[in-house]
Amino acid sequence: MDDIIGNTQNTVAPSDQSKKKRPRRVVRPKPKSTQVEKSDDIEDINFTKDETVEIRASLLKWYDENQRDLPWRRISSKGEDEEDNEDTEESEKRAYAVWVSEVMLQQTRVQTVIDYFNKWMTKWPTLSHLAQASLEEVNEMWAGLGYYRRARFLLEGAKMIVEEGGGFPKAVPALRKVKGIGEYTAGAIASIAFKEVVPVVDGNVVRVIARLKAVSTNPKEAVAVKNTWKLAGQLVDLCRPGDFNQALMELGATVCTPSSPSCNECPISTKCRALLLSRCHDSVQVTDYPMKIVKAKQRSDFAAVTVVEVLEGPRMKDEAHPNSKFILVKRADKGLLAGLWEFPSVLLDGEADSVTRRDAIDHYLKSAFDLDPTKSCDIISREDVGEYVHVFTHIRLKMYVEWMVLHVKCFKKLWNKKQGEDDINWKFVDQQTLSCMGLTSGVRKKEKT
DNA sequence: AATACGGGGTC
DNA sequence: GACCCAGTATT
Repeated sequence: MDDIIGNTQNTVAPSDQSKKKRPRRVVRPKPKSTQVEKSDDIEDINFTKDETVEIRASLLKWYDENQRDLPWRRISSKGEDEEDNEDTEESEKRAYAVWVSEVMLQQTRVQTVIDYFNKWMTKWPTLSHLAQASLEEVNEMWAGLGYYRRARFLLEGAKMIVEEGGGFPKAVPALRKVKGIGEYTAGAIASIAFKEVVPVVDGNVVRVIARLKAVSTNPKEAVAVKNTWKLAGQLVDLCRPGDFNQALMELGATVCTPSSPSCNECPISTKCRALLLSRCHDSVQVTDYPMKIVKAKQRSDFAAVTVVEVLEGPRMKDEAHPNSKFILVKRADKGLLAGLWEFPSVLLDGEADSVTRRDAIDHYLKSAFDLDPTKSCDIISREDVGEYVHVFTHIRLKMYVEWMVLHVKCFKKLWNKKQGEDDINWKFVDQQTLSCMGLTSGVRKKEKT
């Protein structure tokens, strides 16, 4: 059982490439120097058996001594190495915790996830608890974490697994069937929770492997991705796949970092080709790997936002209005920030002056709330409070914010309308409630009174 | 193969 | 301000 590394490609002959049709050795951007020898056909890159053995041992040893104490690592059982006598319930609980943590960790830093994970697990300690939650609850819990689709998938997945009654999926193909579980997350759950010998490839692994092998091609390209998975599959430890995978990622997160790696602290630096090259050539740096990717420029959006503060009682002159309420509107359940609550807002065509913005807002309030701010229907005040820029991955959103204070009798019809109906996509909330909905939090900060 | 999808740390 | 993160689904 010495080498189940699963491939014999270490000795692949150069001529082997000819069987692949893909146009290859096309121009590919290289970092700076061209006189450095490169492993330039990524499909031919492999770890030798010796490298594999040493990397596994060094990395696991390093991990045993240096791993961070993270909440989802505490769930995993200690002494159940004695085979499968662990009861199903315990195993399911661990898988659930790993699942939640892995989904939260998608594109999200460990530090950010910790608090959310603890809160989540307190509220929904097991799969069946989660399966009984509502989307509304789940969204609220997720507020501020980003990529809200993840929360919805988690909920839908929990319902699905519980309904099917077959227990938690254990193998990668079964896990992949669950919405929101992709190749990475499937590998993580299978290896960490169920000890399946499968690799994982995330941003950390891409970087570590690109450096180990000094791969200078675009890591996003399909061929490169495929090869990184292959290499990760060669490395993964057969006895402790979950620990090994976490070790590789943790190395990338704490030692082999994007911009200033601590190579002197790296347990596998002697196996690192990027480091070797950087020592031989002044023109090469470890951080040249992996190749930098140019990102698409984000588009610019503009929105007019209005904070509508509603007073029930008489206005108290120059005082805070502790009993006032605010209108919140629910976004569409598809697309950006799906199903989340925000202040009434309208998308604009572009930059807009104050008049144009108010026109847009007026029109919106009229159609959505049958409220006409142009008639002086007890509007107590209305003022521009500033401009805000919120940056998403792909959008730069400029918000023009105005603040409107008006009396409840401005829209009696709405006030009297029964809340809690399903089709309702807006609500009044008080100041307290407002503090738990994240997101357009930038706007909410304005309210300091 | 490219794009949609958040938010926050870090340099 | 740019980069990038324990990615996935959709186009």
